[in-house]
Amino acid sequence: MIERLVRKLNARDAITPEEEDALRGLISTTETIPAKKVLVARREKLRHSVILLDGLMCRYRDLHNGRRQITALHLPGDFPDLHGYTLHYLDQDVMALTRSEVAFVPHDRLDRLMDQFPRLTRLLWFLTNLDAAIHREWEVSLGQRSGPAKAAHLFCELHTRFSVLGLAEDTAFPLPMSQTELGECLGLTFVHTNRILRTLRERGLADFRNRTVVIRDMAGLKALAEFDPAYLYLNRHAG
Amino acid sequence: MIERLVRKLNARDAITPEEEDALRGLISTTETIPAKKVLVARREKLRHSVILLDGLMCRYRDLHNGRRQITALHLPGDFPDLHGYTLHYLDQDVMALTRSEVAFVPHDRLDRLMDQFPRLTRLLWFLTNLDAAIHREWEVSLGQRSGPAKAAHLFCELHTRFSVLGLAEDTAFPLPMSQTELGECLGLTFVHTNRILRTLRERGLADFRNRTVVIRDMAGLKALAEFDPAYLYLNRHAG
DNA sequence: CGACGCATTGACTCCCGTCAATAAATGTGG
DNA sequence: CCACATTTATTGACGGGAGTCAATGCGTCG
Repeated sequence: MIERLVRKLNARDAITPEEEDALRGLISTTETIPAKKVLVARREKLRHSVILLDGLMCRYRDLHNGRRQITALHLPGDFPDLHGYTLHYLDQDVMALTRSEVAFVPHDRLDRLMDQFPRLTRLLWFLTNLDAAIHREWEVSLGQRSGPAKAAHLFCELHTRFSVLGLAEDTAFPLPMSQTELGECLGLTFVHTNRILRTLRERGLADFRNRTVVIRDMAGLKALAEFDPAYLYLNRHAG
Repeated sequence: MIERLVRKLNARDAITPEEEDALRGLISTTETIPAKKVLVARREKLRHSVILLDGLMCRYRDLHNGRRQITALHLPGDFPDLHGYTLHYLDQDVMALTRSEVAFVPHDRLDRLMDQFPRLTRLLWFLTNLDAAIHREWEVSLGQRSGPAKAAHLFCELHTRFSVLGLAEDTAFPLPMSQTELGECLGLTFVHTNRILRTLRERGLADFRNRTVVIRDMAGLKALAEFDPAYLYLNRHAG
C-alpha cells in the first residue's frame, strides 16, 4: 500500500519498522479516481489529506484568459495536499492526470502522530519542504531557462524522481500526459511545446512519444538543463 | 524582537502568551547583515535557522549564463530558511537585499519545541507551507502572466504582506531594491522591467520610484494582476 | 463511419532579450 | 564641498523566441 511512500522516504532517511507501521496506520480508506477528475478543489475546507498510491496527479491554477499553470506534478508515493493539514484549505486545485489510486489520511490521525512520533512528524514536514524545493526549481525554470532547457530540466527531474521509486528504466520513464499539459507545466503553449520537443528530438537529446520519455543523451540533456539534483535531497549520507 | 513574527502569526491564528515566550526562547543571538551579503549559502550544512527582524532578504539561484532568478522575498517577521531545519541544507542562497537584522534559532531548540509545543510546531510547519504557497503563486506569475501583470501581482502581494506587519500605508509601501532585482523576481531583464514600470505608470496603476511603490489605482492593479489573496492565508476566521 | 481529442506544421505578429548610448543618482575620497 | 567613479535608470534599434490563427493529419472510441 505505502511501499512507494516508504521508498521515497527511505531515499532520504532511514525509516524504522515502527514508523512504517505508524504511516500505514494513517490511512483510513482508499479510492480510485478517474482521469481529469479534480480530487481537491481550491478553497475547499479539508479534514484529510491524500497519498497518491498509483497514477499521476497535478496541482494547477486556471487564469481568466483560459490559460493554466501546472505548479506541481505528483508521482506515486507523493502526498499532494499534505500542506492542507496546516493550511486547512488549498490555494490550488489537485487533479488526477490519469486514473489514480489514492489513500485518505484524516487530519486527526496526523494530530495523534504529532504527539507520538516527533521524528516522523519531522519527516512529513520534510516532505512538504521537499515539495517547496521543487516549486523553487520550477520558478527558476519558468523564469530563466530557455524553452528547450525547461523541457530538458523537467525530464531530468522526473527521471530522477521515477528512478527513486523504481519506476524508471535507465533511459526512459512513463509520462502519461498530453503536450498541452506538458506545456502547462513549462509555461508554454502546446504549439510551442510541440516545436521544442521536435528540437530535443532533432538534437538527439530526448524523445517524448506514446506517453513515454526516452532519453537519448543523458549528459547532453543534463547540460542543456543545467540539472543539479541537490534540490531533490537524495543525498541520504551527505546531507 | 519578535513582534513582526508574532504579528504575522496572529494574522493567521491566535498566539498565546506562553507560545510567544516559547518563540522568544528560540533565539540565541542576533546580528546585523550588510546589504548584498549572502547569509546562507546553498549546500552549506545548517545547525540553525534565521528570523528576519528588520530589512529585506531574498532567496535566489544563479544560472551559468549570468542570469539570476529570485524565488522568494522576505520581509521582517519571515523565517527565510526555516525549511533548512528539516532539509539540513538549502537548495538556494539566502541574501540580504538591504542591511538587515536577523536572529539565529539553533535547530536543537526547535527539537525541544517539537516535544513541548505541538501546536506551535504546527504553526512553524504552517509558515513553511505558506512560503510554498507563495512559491506556487510565483510559478503562476512566471509561467502565465503578462509582463505588466507580473509586476502588478508582485506589488499587490507585497502591499498585502507589508500591511499585515503594519509596514505599509494605504497605497504605498517601501521596496528597497533595484529594477534589476525586481526583474530577477519577475523573470525579466532589467531593460524590459523598466519598460513595464513605465506602462504601469502611464496607465495610472502604480509608480515604483525612490525605492517606494505607490499604488495609484488599487482596483485596476488587482484586476490586471488577477490578484486573489487566498494563497496568503489571511482569513483567520474563514479557513 | 463520424466525432473527438491530440499532434504537427506554416504564416504572421509581438513581446521580450540584446546591444548600445546616455542620463541620473549615489557613493567615495581628497 | 567638489571631483570622480560606480551604480542605477532610461530610451532606441534590432533580432529572435514564443503566442496566435489556421489547416491538416492521425489515432481512438462510440
